Amino acid sequence: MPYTIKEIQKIEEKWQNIWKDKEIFKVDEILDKPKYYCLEMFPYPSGKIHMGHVRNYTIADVISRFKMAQGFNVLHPMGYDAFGQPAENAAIKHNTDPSEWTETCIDQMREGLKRMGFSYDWNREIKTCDKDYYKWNQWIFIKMFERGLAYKKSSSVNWCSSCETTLANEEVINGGCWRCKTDVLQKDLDQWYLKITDYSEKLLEDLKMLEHWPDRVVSMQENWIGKSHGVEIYFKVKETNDPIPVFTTRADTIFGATYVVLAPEHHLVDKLIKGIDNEGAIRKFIDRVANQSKSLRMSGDLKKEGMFTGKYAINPANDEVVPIWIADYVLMEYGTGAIMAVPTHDQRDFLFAKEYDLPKRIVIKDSKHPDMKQESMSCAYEGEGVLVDSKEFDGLGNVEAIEKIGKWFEKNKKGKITVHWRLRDWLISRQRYWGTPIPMIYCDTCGIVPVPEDKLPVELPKDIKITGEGGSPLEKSEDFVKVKCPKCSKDAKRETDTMATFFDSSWYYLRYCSPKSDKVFDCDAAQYWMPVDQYIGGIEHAILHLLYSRFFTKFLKDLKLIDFDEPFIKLLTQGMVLKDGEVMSKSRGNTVDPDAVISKYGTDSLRLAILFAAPPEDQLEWNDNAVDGAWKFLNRINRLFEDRYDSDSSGKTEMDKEDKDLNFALHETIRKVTEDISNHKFNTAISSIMILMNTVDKYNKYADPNKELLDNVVKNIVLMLSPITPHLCEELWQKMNMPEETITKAQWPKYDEAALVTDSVKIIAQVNGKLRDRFDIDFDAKEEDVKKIVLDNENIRKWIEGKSIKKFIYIPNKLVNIVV
RNA sequence: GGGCAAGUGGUGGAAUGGCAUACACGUUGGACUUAAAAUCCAAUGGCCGUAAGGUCGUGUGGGUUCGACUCCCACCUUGCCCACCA
Repeated sequence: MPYTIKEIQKIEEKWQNIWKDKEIFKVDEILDKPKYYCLEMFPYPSGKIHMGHVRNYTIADVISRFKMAQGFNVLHPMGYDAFGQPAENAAIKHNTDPSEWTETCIDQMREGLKRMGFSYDWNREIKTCDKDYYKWNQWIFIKMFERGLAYKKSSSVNWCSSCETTLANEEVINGGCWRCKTDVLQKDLDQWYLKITDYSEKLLEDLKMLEHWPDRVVSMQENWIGKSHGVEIYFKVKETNDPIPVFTTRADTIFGATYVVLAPEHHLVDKLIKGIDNEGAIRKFIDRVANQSKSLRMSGDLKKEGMFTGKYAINPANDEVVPIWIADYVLMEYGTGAIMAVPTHDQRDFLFAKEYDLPKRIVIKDSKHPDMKQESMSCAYEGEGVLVDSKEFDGLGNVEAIEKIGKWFEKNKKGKITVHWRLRDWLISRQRYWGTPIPMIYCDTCGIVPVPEDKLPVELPKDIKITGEGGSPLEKSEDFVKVKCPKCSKDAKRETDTMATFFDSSWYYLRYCSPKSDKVFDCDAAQYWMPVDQYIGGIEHAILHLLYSRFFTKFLKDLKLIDFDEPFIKLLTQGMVLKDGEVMSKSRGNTVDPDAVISKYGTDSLRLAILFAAPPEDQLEWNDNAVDGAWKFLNRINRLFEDRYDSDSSGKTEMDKEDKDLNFALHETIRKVTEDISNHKFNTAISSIMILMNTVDKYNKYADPNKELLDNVVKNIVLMLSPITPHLCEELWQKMNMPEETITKAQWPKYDEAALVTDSVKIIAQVNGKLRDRFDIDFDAKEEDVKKIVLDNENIRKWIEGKSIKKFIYIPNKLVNIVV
């Protein structure tokens, strides 16, 4: 009898309770068992779980359960990235406490996760807003401070006027706030930074170790770190002798430099323009650029603007005198904030020179266009070639010249070979309430003093009304701000900024190893579980979260708390869930509520449908029909299970041809499903099981049934499906009276090599590459025997009659191809 | 502008040098039923053909190969990421 939805829901609830009561998924460090750490990116608790969570966590659950069945001691934890702005916004809107709002959301989310039947060790649940967690944020921060990796700097920061907070460079997307898309302004503030740039080289180098990461994530990180090799060349101001170092990756074009450009914010600008005729106009220009919102300044094809300073620079390569300009296309944040301009061989310089009628000089000749003239160029030539007009370097290939000229500069002390990075230090200060307080104290006598370890955590004060207006909310609590200096005991002030939440999520995977430890984490537990064997999450975290986590791991290794370099061995980035071609989101109003699907079809159907619909890395177009299909399939399994006793027991002692074929299909399926799940190809694993079931149906129709064999087939189907649809499989397993208390304790099936040995094999026959017939031949048959069979065949003769055979290709056990 | 990924039936997708469209959804027809649902059976890329069968066909154009959805070159389209990075 097919199940009703009520019965399915009862079954699902029953097994979820059994797993909980028997603590099936509770794990400890068992030294004589191989460990496996399966981790998914923990959610921000915004309320109910959505389809993206369902997909992410179902993939992780299948991997975890599969590894358990294969005999691994599997750590599979869950927690909440609970600090952050939405809680604060909700608090303002509903006039509540952010912690209350967050706890409510966490409870809702936990309930949703439990309903999915995921195999979490709930004893290890963590919330980053617990003081037992954020205490260790503060501890890590102080360790960084002690080693000079956390420092304070007054600087122009990205400021979102809508969220009233500073943003990291990484949080500025196309010049707008990553959250609300408001144009980001520049504002000067005293801010805490983490010196991630100290680890640039290691963060780049160790990417090579990450063979099991998607290529595109590795290349995104590479681009973000942005190492470029070049030469810093020391130009000088002719009038004052002030040095102007410029950075270039194209030292080969130095003899084509016809002017120098400074960023508007460059420190020399003030001195250069003081007292000159058009000083006022230049200052106006600089102000205008400074106030230009980043989104405008960065929007691609903006016309380059600049002004002449009236001063000149000396090119150290040939002592030539060139004009010094100020222009908006040179950025203070990169390189030295000054460039040498080579209009003939750099497109940006070319456009600028054209606009302001500056001179050009060709110094690289392209062999394909030997008569290239600087007067008639329509764009810069950025390709390879041979140097001309470059003194003793004439005739060199430009690639070779980059190295030789760099060395010449070093030898003559007119420059140095150097490296520049795109990666910048990480701004972590937030003028927000709902985050980890930065554990620092300002004392007029002692300066900046960290809170002593035994005084941690610095707890978030509760007496603050969050209004969302201006400045840091913590400043409003007098009890919080007023403090005695830990060194001299005089009156002092607390830091009122909180940490960016990316700090919280940069080490949570270590806390899971020993969530209740009274240290940052237990080193033995971390040593046992880490690194994470499989990490699963969205591509949107490809840069920030993963880079910061890698940075923290390297730092903690330097503290000698751990002894590995990389936290995540394998990474799977699952695709987004779409509806009608668009990403599912609340703002678009195209979400499908997992709860509604579960109420109609049950958890197992939802899990099966989402895995079968697409490979995990691909985008998934949501379709309600898919769950309907999954539901039908589960009932088909149940029917198959019940039907196997219907046939009369034949008391067979030996396997006949049909039995052997079915047995072959069974073992071939075990082989294929094991391989597919190992490679995260869940969709084809499921289709293989479907094919096996179709085979059983045919067998039941035509063959003299072998009850023992059928039992074995059904048992293995249930085992293979158990990571995917665990509830129904538990139910059937129990009905089969198997020895294990639950199917989670059963071993993953192994295929029998002997069952896969066949004496005959089907091959195809092609004539000129076109399929003409199929043959059953002996396994590993000799070429001459096959040739005879094929050439004697009527169907084949039809195609080769009267033509001469040029070639006879034979691929054993696969095909023959006759070329005529 | 740069980098990466992808493009296959009505739909989701399978095949990574060797039978294109597995598996599933949907659709159509049939069985069962008073009826419906469920279930079962059959058909399901285009064109020609009563059929057997033939022929074309994996974004476009070329190439390599006995053989190409798969490898190489060029182009088109879509998506994602980066973007005045010297």
